[in-house]
Amino acid sequence: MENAIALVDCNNFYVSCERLFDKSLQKRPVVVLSNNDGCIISRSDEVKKMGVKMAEPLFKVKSLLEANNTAILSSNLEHYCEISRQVMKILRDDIDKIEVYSIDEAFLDLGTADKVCEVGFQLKESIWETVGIPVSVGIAKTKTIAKIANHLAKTSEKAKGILDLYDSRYLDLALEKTKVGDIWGIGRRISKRLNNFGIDDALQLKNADVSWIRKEFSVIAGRTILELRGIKCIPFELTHDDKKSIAHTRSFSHSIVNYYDLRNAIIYFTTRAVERMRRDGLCAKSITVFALTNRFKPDFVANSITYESIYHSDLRYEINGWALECFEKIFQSGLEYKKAGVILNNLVKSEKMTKRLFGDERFERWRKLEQTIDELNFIYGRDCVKLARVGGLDFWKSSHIFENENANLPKPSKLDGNTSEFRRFL
DNA sequence: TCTGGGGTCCTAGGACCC
DNA sequence: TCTGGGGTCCTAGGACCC
Repeated sequence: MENAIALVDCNNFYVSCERLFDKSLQKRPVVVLSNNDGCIISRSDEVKKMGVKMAEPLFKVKSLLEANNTAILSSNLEHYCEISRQVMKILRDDIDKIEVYSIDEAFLDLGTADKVCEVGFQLKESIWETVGIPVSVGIAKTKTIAKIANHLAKTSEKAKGILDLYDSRYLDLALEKTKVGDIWGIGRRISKRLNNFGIDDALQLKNADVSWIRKEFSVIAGRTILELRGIKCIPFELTHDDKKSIAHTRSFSHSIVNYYDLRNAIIYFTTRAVERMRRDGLCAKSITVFALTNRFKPDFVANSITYESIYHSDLRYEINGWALECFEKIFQSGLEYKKAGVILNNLVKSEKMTKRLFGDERFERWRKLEQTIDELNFIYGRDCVKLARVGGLDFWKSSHIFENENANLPKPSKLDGNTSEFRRFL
């Protein structure tokens, strides 16, 4: 007998979190906004009923929301992460095999236990009573169907938040009700093309010819068909692999035209990305830098470049140097940039690699250097020291940011020794 | 002027996810 | 006027090799 897979998914997660902090939001429609307060990324049921779509730009629906007394909130990711940890802990305490899939959902391997529905119900109750977050549970033989079950559990009145499609005679009915675009792994483009072939719902896709779909679309679409037939193709992943890339990207509230403004943005993005990379003990083999104009305008320009380094590195000054070289290559004057970013690719475990490349003695010096930078960060503040990482002391001294914003700080004579240390490494 | 065939590796870009 | 951010995986096609 096949193991049953459950998908536990928090309802309107960010909104539910906000309602935990502020009870007065319980009775009001609520939306939570994206980073720049540009888009709506979480909606309460009331807002969904108004017809407001996921990722809809706020300006398009602002008057509608206000007319309905909607609470419009900026996001607070740290809080949501904390709530998420509490939810996952409850699942972990009860279930051995759990795969945390995202901040608000987890797959559970329920084994071959009968009464899987009861298990799901208990988990739902326990999360509601302990944390105060409403969740829905979908149960099936495969992850793809569990996703569908979960979606129906959320929307159907009868289901009351739990739907078991493991061995259900309603399976095909459920599939028939599901549009291809709502299937996990079938996005907007593919679903449109499927529609052109007359395939509109999940049942039709399930009965389609696998080899034809594989050839006409992709292996992923073919895999999805098998999953819909109850054949497990997407494995259960108990542990997370190390990240393969780390990105820091932002949209600008105003267009950037000036060379130095964009350059400083790239430096900042790189610093943030490298910080996270080092925190995870990883190093990068390549770096991508991109800068985009407004993608909603017809003369949209996307400039990007990937710089393949000679060897893996987690040396900050090196990576910052590459980022700037990339920037020089893609910057085009006369363009109005609306978004830019830095992506570190091909990440591997850091220490081992560096040790191998440097040898023990050099590695030890390198480690001390990095420690010194951490100390300097502490003394002078991140935003000051990040400039030193880029081009060494010369850049720091010549930087107008340093002069303007941090002029009251003492000049770090301590760094002098370290820049020459930097040079020796080069 | 004619202009192999098969294999590997790499990368940019597409598509998808939450 | 205003349009998110951080990821993963696949694939077509170019470069290169014998």
